[in-house]
Formats: sequence, C-alpha cells, structure tokens
Amino acid sequence: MSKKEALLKAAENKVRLGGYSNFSFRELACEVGIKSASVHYHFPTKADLGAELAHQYTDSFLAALGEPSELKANGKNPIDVYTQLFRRALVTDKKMCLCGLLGAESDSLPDKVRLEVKRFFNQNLTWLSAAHLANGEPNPAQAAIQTVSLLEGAMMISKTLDDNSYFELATQ
Amino acid sequence: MSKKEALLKAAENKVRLGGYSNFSFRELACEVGIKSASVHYHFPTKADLGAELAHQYTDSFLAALGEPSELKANGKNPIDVYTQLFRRALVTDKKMCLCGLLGAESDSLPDKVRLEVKRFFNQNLTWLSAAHLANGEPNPAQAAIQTVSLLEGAMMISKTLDDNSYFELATQ
DNA sequence: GCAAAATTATCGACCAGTAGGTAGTTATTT
DNA sequence: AAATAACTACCTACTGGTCGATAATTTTGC
Repeated sequence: MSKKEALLKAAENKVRLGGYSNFSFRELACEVGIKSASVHYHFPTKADLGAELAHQYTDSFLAALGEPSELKANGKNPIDVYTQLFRRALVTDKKMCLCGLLGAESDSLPDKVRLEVKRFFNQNLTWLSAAHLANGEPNPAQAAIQTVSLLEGAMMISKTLDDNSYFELATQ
Repeated sequence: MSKKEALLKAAENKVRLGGYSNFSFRELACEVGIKSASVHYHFPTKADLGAELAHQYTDSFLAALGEPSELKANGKNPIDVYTQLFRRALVTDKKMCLCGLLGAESDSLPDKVRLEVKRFFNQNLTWLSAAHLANGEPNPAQAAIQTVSLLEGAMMISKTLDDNSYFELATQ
C-alpha cells in the first residue's frame, strides 16, 4: 500500500468515527510514518484529501454492490444485498457510513467535500431506484429514499446506543 | 434571555450545522458579548456545555410532543405529530436534529455528552413505542425504531442534497 | 550510452491562528 | 460578608499551511 493509500485509509477510520474535523495532518502522518509537511505533497489541502476520500468511498461502495439487474438475474434481492453492505459496515467495521456522517455535518464542510457527499447519495438513490424497479415496486423513487434513510438512521442510532439489535429490528 | 441561555442557544445553532467541534468558547462568547474566559463560569468545560445542551434539547423536544395517549384522545395521530416536529426542524430551522448529528459522531464525543445523546434516543423510542401501541400497531418496538430511523435518515439526506422534497417523499 | 533535466517523495523549521483551560482581579448584587 | 458574573492576561497544545532543501528516481536530448 502506498503512503497516499495509507493516508486515505487512516483518514477514513478517523472520519467514520468523528467526522471531518476528527483527523489532522499530523495524526495521519504519524500513523503512516511520515511528517505532516509531506502529507501536503499528496493532498495540497485538507479539503482535497476529504474530497478524494469521499470520492473513492463512493466508487468502492457502488462497485461492491454490482448491478441491480445482474443481482436479480442471479436470483438475489438487490435490496437485501444493499442492506447487507450497511450491516457489514456497522457490524464488521464498527463504524458509521462515511457519507452518512459527512452528510449530517454537510453545512460546515468545504464545498468540494460536500459535492462528493452529494454524489454519494445521488448515485445511491439511482441504484436503489433501479433495484426497486426490478423488484416491481410501484413507486421506486419513494422506496429508494425510504430504504437509504432507514438504513442510515438505523446505523446512527445503533452506534449511539451501542446495540446492533436496533439495526436488525429496523431492517427486519 | 440570560447570558447562559444565550450561550446554549448559540451553541445549538453551531452544533446543528457542523457537530460538536463546530463551536468554540471564543465564538460563543463573541456572539453573546462576553469574553471566552467568562464562558467557563457558566460551563466549567466544553463537555459540560455539550452535555447540558443535549439534555435541554431532549427535554424541550419531548415537551413539545406531549403525551401519546392525550394526542390520541384529541383525535390526532401521534406519529404525524412526531413527524411534524422533525419537519419543522428541517424546514423552519433549516438545521439537522441536534442529537442526530451528535449521535453520528458519538464515538468521538466526551462520555457525558454521549450519555445525553443516548438519553435522547432512549426517550424517543419509549415515546414512539407508546404512540404505535396506541395506534394498534402489532409490533410497537419495531415500528418505533423504524420511525425514528427513517426520519433521522431522511433529514440528513435532505440536508445533504439541499432539497426538502426528499424528506416529504420519504415520510409520505 | 550517457549526462542533464525534470519529477517524485520526503524532510526540518517555521508561521499565524485557534483551541480549551487557568489564575487572579474587579464590580455588582444579595 | 458572600455569591454572582464578568474581566485581563496568560498558558500549553494543536491546527492547516508554507518554505527551501535533499535525496532518489525517471525522463529527455544529444
């Protein structure tokens, strides 16, 4: 893993625990074994790092999902696959969704970071609409926003109350 | 309004826009017209201020709801009343739910603040369970976590995408 | 094939600004 | 006399960011 990748990974862990202000260049640098000045070589500003982090998070999230039509063709319910990805983030990583946390504080985010968080949710809603459409839902757009809202909310509350059974109850 | 009340009000606005780290004693002091050292007279530490803020927020939130049984007796659907309180926070205040934001970053919060955020959600779930029970729901506890999850999530996404119609679609 | 030039990735030293917090003091009110 | 509510001055720690320097590597021109 390159230093740049290591910096993004370290930043992701910090942000998913406490938001955009929960990481500093010094901390990241220390964790990957370089000096804080060197971080600016890879990311000119903190906003650049945050934006690239959210961008990559979105891409790998969507990549992990696959295409709704293909899932359906393989006999899987794409909504279950989507729910499972959230469950893994909560149970395995024991962390919030990166963009769920950044979205909550989006009013105080640098423009380029906020833009990437918007991209995450727009792409998620597009994917979920296609998924619900494939499932024969009468109103796919409404089902899409309801699905992602429920999952982000249930994740946040389960984290807060430190009890994953709330997530299970909400998604059951 | 006393200085202490003014400080809490100013802090609430900041936190609901960008989380716990989005306010400083200096900023608050400046906004209410005192010096930052004087803020420590009212709140010994930042954690004390944050905890008292979340506590009062919870109390006034619950007070604004009233009792589910009374609402029901007055011909109102308590779930609609609950939804309306979230809608007002989003549309009128144009801000996130204080504890929704703090909950997302609860892993990085001081203990006494996190405790107050937990109290908010525990009390909300109790209220909602009673409300759904009064509505004759077969599984009030499940309906409760689903209701608050959907509302917190829809609020966050509407804020992020800067479009309240997502909240309306999700709650319709 | 090789020297010159450019690029990559790091460093130490430093900057101005801000953070939360403390100590001791001064008025005002009870 | 005591409690309240503010003040000035200061502390240490940390923030994102800049500067010029330094090797190591890669690319380019002859």
